[in-house]
Amino acid sequence: MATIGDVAREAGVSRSTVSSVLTGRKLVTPPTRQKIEAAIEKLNFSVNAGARALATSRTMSIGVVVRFHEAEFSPALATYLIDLSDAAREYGYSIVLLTEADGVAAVRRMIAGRQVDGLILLSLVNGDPRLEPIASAGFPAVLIGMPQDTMSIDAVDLDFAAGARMLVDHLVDAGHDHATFVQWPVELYESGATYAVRFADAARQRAVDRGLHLVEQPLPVEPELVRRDLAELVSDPRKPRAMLVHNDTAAAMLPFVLHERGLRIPGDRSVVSLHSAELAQLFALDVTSVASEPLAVSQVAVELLMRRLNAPDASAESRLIEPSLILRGSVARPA
Amino acid sequence: MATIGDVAREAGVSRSTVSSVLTGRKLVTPPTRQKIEAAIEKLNFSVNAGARALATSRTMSIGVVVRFHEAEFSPALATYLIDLSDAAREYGYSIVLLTEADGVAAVRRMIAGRQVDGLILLSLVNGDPRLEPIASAGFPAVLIGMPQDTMSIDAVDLDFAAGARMLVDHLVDAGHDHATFVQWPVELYESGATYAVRFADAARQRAVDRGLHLVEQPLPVEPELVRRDLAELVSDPRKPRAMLVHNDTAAAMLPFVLHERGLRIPGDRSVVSLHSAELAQLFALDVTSVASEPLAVSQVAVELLMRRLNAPDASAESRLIEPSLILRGSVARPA
DNA sequence: CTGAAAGCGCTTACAG
DNA sequence: CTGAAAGCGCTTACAG
Repeated sequence: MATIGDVAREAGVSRSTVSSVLTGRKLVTPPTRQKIEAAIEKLNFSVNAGARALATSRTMSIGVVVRFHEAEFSPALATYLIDLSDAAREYGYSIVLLTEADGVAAVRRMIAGRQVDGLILLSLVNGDPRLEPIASAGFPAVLIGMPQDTMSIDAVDLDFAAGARMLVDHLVDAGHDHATFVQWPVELYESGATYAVRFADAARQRAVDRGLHLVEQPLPVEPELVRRDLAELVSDPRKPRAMLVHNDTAAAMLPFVLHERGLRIPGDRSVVSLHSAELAQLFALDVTSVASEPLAVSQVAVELLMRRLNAPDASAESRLIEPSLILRGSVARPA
Repeated sequence: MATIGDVAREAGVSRSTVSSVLTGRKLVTPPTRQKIEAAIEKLNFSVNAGARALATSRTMSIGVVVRFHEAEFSPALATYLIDLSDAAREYGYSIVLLTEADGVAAVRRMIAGRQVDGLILLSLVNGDPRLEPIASAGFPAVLIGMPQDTMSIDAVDLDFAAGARMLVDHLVDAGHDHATFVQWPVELYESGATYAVRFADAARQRAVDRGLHLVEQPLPVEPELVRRDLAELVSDPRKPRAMLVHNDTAAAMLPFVLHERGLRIPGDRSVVSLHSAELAQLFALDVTSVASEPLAVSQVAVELLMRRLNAPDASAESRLIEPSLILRGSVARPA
């Protein structure tokens, strides 16, 4: 409740001098500074964010636009939110959650009302309608996800294509020439979820290049059906011994399903996967996989936004985070 | 970028008249109102949140203080954040994420700086250090969780004690006189996580009252060890046939572990559980269980905070959400 | 190095 | 019903 005026009075200086030590934009003699700092401490003063925002026309907050896909694995979301918040705080920014169903409306509102200095968008799809208002207003924003057309908006994501290639290579290098590609529900690909599409496209291409025959197996949305389909899949002796998994629910269930049937990894099935870090930790998934790096992605997203805020006219940057392959011995040479 | 002055000029009225239609606190004649609304539309005007906050000393935002326990299941967190954000938006409020490791510091900062109108705290433990600064400042806040001592702060949570009693009753009513109580890691109880403690205390008490012998089985934090312990548990013929589960990782793994051993629910094991809604959905858990109601809890939390903001001196309210038992036929009479 | 003054974009009594 | 004026708590040129 104390204001800058109270602090100034307590310290026996003017309000602008207090402001100088607050912003750090002007040099203040050490004794004066100390008096002011003591007064701040004594009055338990903290600057009023709204007033500062009004004076500087910077809100020091970032809007994070979340939106839901039925078919998506949401636990990863919590991780991104926390990591973004932590990264933003490093720069003195806080995160405002924008969760309304109509993400486009939220984006428009933020741009018109300047309630945030910039936006970070999650759950991107190709042709995402949220991009247009951002692009045409030139509003500072960063995409987490890599749509085919970023409309000159900064973007960052894990390099899902590189990840797919690593996993394909790993299977091929071990001598496999057939593999089941366990996929997300078709709805996710149809929605244009960028990570799913990029992974799948790269996996197919690499498989062709390396002579791996890929049997595509999209899975249903409903978990109980996922389980059923996986069970059928591993029970069918005509199916390949190698499995390339890009589907979090399937990744979590597969070890159980295999174990149920008395099948061992890697003795009976060679498995590689790309799944969310959150899931991996929760279920101690121990297959060779590409790490999803939510922290790195979040940090780069915030960095890119900070750069944009300081240089509104810089040319757009798209950054792919190099994935790394975590070897866990889940791939064996085919018999 | 348009200001209230631009709108006033465009509409040919004064700024205060524009403000009147913006706030809705004064009657404006329909023709004037329409002129103003047209101008707002034309200029794509939206009120500057910071300026309004400064003038009204209301920020229209709520801080949500999240903190992490190693042993906790975080997917539920995303659900709460989304549900809180949606509920807050109904009242025109937005959610600011406060994730720093030192929750107490975050709370103090918010109280001193008035960056938010109120706080909602998640992941509460008994003796939570975040309560003291709130209580002594009389700052509007709501706890999601029910510590033994709420320090006269409004609080809401699922009635975990009632949930535990329902589950115990359900086993007893089916004729069971022994049950394994599959628990969270001991660390969680030791940290004082209020939901874990309340559930366990009530389960024990009800078991005594109804003559159910409860064999307590706390599980490790690490998922792979959880799986190992569960496997041992269900393989041991001396263990009870009935299982009362309060541990999300275990709830997710148990069906697989049982299936692995050729054990059926409810033929071989009767299972009841209280686990997060998020988990239930993700893994299609189909055991009789108490629903965790994150949406209801979030909505009441926001309601309580709104009430508090409008009546700062009202006496504190603690609200328990009545749980409901979802019957899924996972309990049979013992042979 | 420090201070007086203007201004950021709103709202809210208070006159008219 | 409408408008002029003051004020919310800051920051920032600009003087001194």
